[in-house]
Amino acid sequence: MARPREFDETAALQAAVDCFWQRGYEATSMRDLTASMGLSAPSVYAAFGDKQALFSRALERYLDCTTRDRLRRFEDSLPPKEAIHRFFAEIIAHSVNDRQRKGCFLVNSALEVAPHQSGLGAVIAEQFSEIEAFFRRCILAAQAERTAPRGIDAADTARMLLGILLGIRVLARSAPRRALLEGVVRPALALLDLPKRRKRKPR
Amino acid sequence: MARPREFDETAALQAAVDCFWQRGYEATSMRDLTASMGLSAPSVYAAFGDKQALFSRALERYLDCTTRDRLRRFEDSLPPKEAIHRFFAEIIAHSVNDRQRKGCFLVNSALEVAPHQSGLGAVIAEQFSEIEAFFRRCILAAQAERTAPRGIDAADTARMLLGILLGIRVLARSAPRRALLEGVVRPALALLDLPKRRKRKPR
DNA sequence: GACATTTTGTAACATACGTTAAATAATGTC
DNA sequence: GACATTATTTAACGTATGTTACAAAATGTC
Repeated sequence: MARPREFDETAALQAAVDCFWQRGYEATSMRDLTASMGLSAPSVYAAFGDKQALFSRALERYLDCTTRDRLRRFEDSLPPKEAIHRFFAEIIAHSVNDRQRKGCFLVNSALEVAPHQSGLGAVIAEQFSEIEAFFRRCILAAQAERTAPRGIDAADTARMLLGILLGIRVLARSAPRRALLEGVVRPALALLDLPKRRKRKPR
Repeated sequence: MARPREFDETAALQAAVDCFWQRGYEATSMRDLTASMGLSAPSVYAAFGDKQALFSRALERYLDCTTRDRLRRFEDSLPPKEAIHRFFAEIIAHSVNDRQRKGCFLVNSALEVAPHQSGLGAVIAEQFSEIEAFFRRCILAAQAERTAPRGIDAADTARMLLGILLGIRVLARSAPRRALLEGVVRPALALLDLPKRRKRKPR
């Protein structure tokens, strides 16, 4: 037939993910990319298309391997309320240990790319919806099993948790201090605690 | 003495703010800037220094005229709890009416620039602290005048509001829907409401 | 082993980038 | 009005950008 590929497409794409993740779309040059991917420019263009298409593939891969994977991991194997707690604990741990301050590729892209390329904007908005839905399902499940109060609105509380998640990601890129990030989360998660049993007041 | 400036430095700087605000640092070229400022390149370099210095001046101006001005406006003339409510109402109104989706220049810069230029990173982190302090002062004042419950931790709640603010700014750049943004805020602001008077249960 | 087909390597394309050299023009002071 | 000083204008600097033409190399089929 024809000459076969000599490189691993997945590994090359992952190298592109790391480039775009760290520096963003504009600040990453095709030469940065080809060097990190270990490929020549024509190979990259043949396999992935132009820079925008490569970015699109890179973001899609990130979402699958990192964002969606995280949602699956927690939702599948943990009680719903603990899933939320551990989710934020993992985000904070990553943020504090993120030596190069890459932050979250999704959030970075939401600010840099979403407003200027509508196709990617839709992908990003959809991913936010998926995270919101994850929170909502967890809250509803926790309410059903009586580990979260039934008095809170699951839809709005899920939206609030999404907002807090994104806020943490922003803060972490300029002030990644654990005390701050945990402070942000604490009052929000406290909303999911059952109200204290009212003590009978002795008189 | 010497030949005087022919242009208005403030107006030129404001034009630079608009450029950087809309497109970010990397995607804005010196030619974009000189064209929008109505100046030749040497005039810009003589008045503001190189691109990084100009960006720095632009961000500083934005913080003074927009961010800090907003904090002052609300804190000086409103009861503390209402200041917080109106603050978020204004952010949401701006986000929903932001046709070109410029978002918040501060937040945009926190993601694009803060991790790669430590000087600006410090400026940005400091501005976040000022916002956090604004929320904290409002909460403490509201608690003192009994319009907010004393049971909540002012420091952490202020951090949470900061996180939510930044989250809204991220969401607004890819999914600026009013229902979503208001949903994010509602449970957080509900934390500041006084607990309902417990009705005596008739039996 | 020649053929068709695809990948690879080298080199280059035109353009855009951030920045500055040099000459000209405009001011206040003497 | 000459002088020193600063602003403006024009043009260019060298380099980096995203992308592609072209030839050489590697495969399965006949």
